[in-house]
Amino acid sequence: MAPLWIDRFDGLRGLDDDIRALLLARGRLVAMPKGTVAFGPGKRAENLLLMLKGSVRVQQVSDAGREIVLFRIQAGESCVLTAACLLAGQAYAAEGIAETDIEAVAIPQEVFDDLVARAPAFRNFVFSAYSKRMTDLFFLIDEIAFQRMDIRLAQKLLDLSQGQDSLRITHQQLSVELGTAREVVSRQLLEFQRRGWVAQARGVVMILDRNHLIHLAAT
Amino acid sequence: MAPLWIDRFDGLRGLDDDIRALLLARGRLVAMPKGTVAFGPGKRAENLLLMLKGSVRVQQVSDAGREIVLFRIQAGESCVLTAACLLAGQAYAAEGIAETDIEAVAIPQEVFDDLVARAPAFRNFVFSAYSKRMTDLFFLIDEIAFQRMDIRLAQKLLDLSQGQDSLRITHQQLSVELGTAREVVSRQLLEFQRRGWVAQARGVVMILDRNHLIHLAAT
DNA sequence: CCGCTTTGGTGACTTGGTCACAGAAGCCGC
DNA sequence: GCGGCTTCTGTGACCAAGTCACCAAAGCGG
Repeated sequence: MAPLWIDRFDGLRGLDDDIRALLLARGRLVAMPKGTVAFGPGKRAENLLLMLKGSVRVQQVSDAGREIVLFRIQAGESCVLTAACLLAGQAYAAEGIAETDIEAVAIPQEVFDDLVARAPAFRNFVFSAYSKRMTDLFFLIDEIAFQRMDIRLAQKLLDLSQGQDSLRITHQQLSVELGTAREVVSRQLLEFQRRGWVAQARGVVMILDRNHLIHLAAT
Repeated sequence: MAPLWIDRFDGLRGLDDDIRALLLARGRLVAMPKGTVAFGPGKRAENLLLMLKGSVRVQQVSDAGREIVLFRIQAGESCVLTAACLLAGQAYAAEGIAETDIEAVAIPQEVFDDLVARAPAFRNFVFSAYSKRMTDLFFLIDEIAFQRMDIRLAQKLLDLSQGQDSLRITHQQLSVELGTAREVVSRQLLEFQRRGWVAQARGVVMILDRNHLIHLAAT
């Protein structure tokens, strides 16, 4: 933590010195192991989280027990969702799960409030993050409502693979990513396999022909 | 406008006198006829809108030309979407259409910023509105991804009817509300009709058996 | 009244989701 | 290594929803 964590956030770099000092003084470093439920229904949040390392998967669990991934909070991003529920005192409808070991800085509610009041740059940081999440959600809604599964699966594989050729994930996990049923994922992957675009092993998908996947994803 | 418009907003009533004065002085009353596109892709927004009368339908238009209704802004609510994009300078991904003649108060960006900085109650108002929209969107995603069409249609009919027995809406418009195809709506309504729950005329759906619809919607 | 547009109805077909179940792959204790 | 678990994947049958092509009826404007 010796190198200032504040500088890892694009939106926080321009803050005045006194504001930076306040953040550094009051922000509390927290670490959680992979798999921790960082927040969720029932857990009252009292902090704004700024992610330093790792990523948190935010997903919705429906009454019927079905799940869908809404978005991820990556290092360098903030959990504005928390921020709003924090100020509004509203219950979460989604849960956040650490996908890796994570480190974050927790900003207590009163400090957050104070910063929003005093630092225009911090305000901008918060509202930008909000705006981005909103537009991401709009895009997600569009995809779920109108896009074909094969295209969405190809996109998701490319997205999750991060350029790697091999991807450790089960069909079940992919179905949660896409908000569909496991069988649907299995069938689509089998079709991709028949076409020679991917190969599979238990819990692993290997990308053999990235170009064809990209082509399908762009349809 | 003589009776103070500020008092129509739950979240604004508690403001200090100087803040109220600022809002009243700088807020500009705007009116638009039914059908106006209040905001949308390409239209740069420079105001926070506080709705006084009427309602605005916010919908997403996909590349393929398909549409889906995301939510509505009713009288007494604010368009926080605008607020964020305003501060973040991000382009809209959705458009807002006046469903009735509307009246609103437009708060210029710099006044909005100033208020967020100075008035804790205003901050709370803004973040609450944000939080509500977010959770609404989560709920919508859940519905689109996992809920059956017949149930969603029943819910939508009850929702739009506002207690009235007759509802002026076409199948096409209902399909946009639900993000599905017109044929699907037609078939479902026909089924409701066969069961004696609704009757139809061109551009009109009449609710004959509200109880059965409620029962289905609650499934 | 006539032609045009909007709205709604319909059948055939494809895609996606559900259900039930089976087989294969890893894991663990012994 | 060997049963006995659990987890993961494959599959067929079936139902729900979306797509496509087209038609018919209802309003509308002249």
